Amino acid sequence: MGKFNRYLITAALPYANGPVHIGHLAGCYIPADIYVRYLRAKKADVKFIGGTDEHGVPITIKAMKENVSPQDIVDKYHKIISDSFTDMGISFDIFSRTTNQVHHETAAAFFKKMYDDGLFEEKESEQFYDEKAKVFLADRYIVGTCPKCGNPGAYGDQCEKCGTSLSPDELINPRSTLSDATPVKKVTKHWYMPLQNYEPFLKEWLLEGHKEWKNNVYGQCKSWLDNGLQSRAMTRDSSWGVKVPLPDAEGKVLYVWFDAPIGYISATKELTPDWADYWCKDDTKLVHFIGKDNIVFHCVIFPAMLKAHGGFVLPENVPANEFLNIEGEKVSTSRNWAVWVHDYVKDFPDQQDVLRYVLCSTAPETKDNDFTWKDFQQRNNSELVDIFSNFVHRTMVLMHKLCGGKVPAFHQELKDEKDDALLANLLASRQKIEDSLENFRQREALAEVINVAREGNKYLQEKGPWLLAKTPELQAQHQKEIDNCLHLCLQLTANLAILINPFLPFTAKKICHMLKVVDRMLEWENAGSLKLVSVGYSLRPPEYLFTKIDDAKIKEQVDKLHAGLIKPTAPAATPAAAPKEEKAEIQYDDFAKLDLRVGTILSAEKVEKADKLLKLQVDIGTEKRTVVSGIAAHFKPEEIIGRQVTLVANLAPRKMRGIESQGMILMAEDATGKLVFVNPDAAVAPGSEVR
RNA sequence: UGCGAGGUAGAGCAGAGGUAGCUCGUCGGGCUCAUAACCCGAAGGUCAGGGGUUCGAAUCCUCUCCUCGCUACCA
Repeated sequence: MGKFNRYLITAALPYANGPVHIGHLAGCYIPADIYVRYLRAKKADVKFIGGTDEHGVPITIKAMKENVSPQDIVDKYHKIISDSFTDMGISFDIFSRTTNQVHHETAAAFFKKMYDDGLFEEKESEQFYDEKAKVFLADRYIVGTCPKCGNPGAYGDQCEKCGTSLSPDELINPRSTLSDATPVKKVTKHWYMPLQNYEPFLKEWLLEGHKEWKNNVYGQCKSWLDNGLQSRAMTRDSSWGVKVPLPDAEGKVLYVWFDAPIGYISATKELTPDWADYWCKDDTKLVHFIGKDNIVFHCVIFPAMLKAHGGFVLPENVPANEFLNIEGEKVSTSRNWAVWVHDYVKDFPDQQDVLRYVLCSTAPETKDNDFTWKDFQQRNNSELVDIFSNFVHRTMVLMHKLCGGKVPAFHQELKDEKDDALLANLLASRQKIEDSLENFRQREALAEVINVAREGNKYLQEKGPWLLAKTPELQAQHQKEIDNCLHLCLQLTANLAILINPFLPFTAKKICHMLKVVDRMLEWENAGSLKLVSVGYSLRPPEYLFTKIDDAKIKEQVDKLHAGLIKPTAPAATPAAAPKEEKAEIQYDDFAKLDLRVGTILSAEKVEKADKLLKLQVDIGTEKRTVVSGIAAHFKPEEIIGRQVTLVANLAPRKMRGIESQGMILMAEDATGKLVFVNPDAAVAPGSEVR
């Protein structure tokens, strides 16, 4: 670790227009957390910085569409995101937000210093403008007919049907996605950063100085620098963001990619008055954890900004991960093809470490990887349960059975080569784990920890203390050998807690509890010690660190994933309702008025001229009902045929779009606005009553 | 389109000139303190594909295919 006396670790600021999913965790937050926990265990001076990125056009547009303020949007998602991280044990020293006062001041001052130093170019250009919504439009927010293939839904930057990249000028019949207005061109002024001026510096610092960076990161940066940089606008026309701190800049804000990385600095300021030690002293090691989509901003643009401003350290490494797919398909938030962290925490309570384990061992360190629930189950059952947890458990059980529940003594005179080998292997593993962690090969490091448990199992097996205790006479004769074996197994268990701690902190704590040791034992310097638990100390009864996950639980998750999928043809989901107030108390008689029946969907079709409505035929045993249901945004007609649903059968008929709806289907809606059917747990006869 | 990264057993990875290996899974056997660990054995790969260099190529050169990212206004 050598020349660095303190560490500043950042994890990409998630954009506050949606919750976080497991791809975010695998790509960025878990790797960062593992690294940070390792450094803390080494008693390094380290600060772990995070927060939400809350500016930018997509948030204003989401707000406009949901008819709320941008602040409402970011408040809502900051909370959801922040809770998800807390629940998963992502141990930020601060989790801030870019709408904070400190950040606005810091970002504005950063810009102003660069402005005063004459580092910006002022340029005027023509941009498309929506006169109805009174906003400038990014290419993406202009749609029209593709000149190549005639697709009427082509975007201003690209036609997704034929793949042609376009400019808004080429679109036939262009309109704004925000208001349907025809965009007009309007002149606007912005401040540009001439990145080309920093090319020599970047080439030397990065291409010459950081050849050790990961292939994917280095190659991408080299490509940018080889192709030459250009001036890039650092401001935007918007009312939402950090105001440009200049007199003639009404309606201008800092470009989010300018302000967001400065958020790391602001958050550090907020965290500690010593923030400048971490940002300005050469003996600080700054490491940015990000996903691969962010490489250029963290490796080229932000370092150029830091250099331009002056006085800041530059990142020492940017170990960007690739992407995690889910069940063979890219994560898509708009199609809801994702495993949301807040859902996982609810569905798998107290099993954060299982997800941490799986996401680390299948982390996309060198290429995109695939997350499957089957793999999740298998890794839990055969690695965490069978190897890791089982070693700890059998050690504890045997200690209670054969050593009276106390840590047995170690009798030096009986030490053999197997005992020596166990220690030698432990020390070698510790070294390997350190090397791997310091070089950002976390999969390898974690596999080595499991390997230590495997060695433990092997050792226990070879010693076979249970064989030495077949009869009371035998046991009395061999008690010292039994003691030695279990003494070492217990010390190894304590070592496992230390080694697994950066990866699975909840598990490390559980082991400490069982062994009745304090959390300070987890300090890294204790790894390899055989004096972690004291002889004669009585320990707690064994408990399972992990338990098997059965097929049904896995199927549930796979079904949930598919059920939640929104087909691309469907319009975006309706805005999520705020958690509803509890309704007033009712009497049983009120409830008894409802006639709830289980039915089976026989057919389903879209209702003409209605985005959200499906017309369903539902078999409720005695008759077939026509029901109009507002679920078209969530389900394709063909995928719900044959499903069982719960129907309010005695609701007064009502006409919608000219069709009489004879009942209502019960749906559950979560915080993100996603709908799922309320179903019987197992299939029952159509018409069964629900009480 | 251009550029970058990647493509090795069912899954996750290692190997960077000497004839393919590790972990998990699968199958068979032994053993059993334990949520079936550990031991022994087996099956499973034209190393994305074609061409070339070489005594010898997963590895070097070349072309092609596939996946993902970037391509500067999608945060």
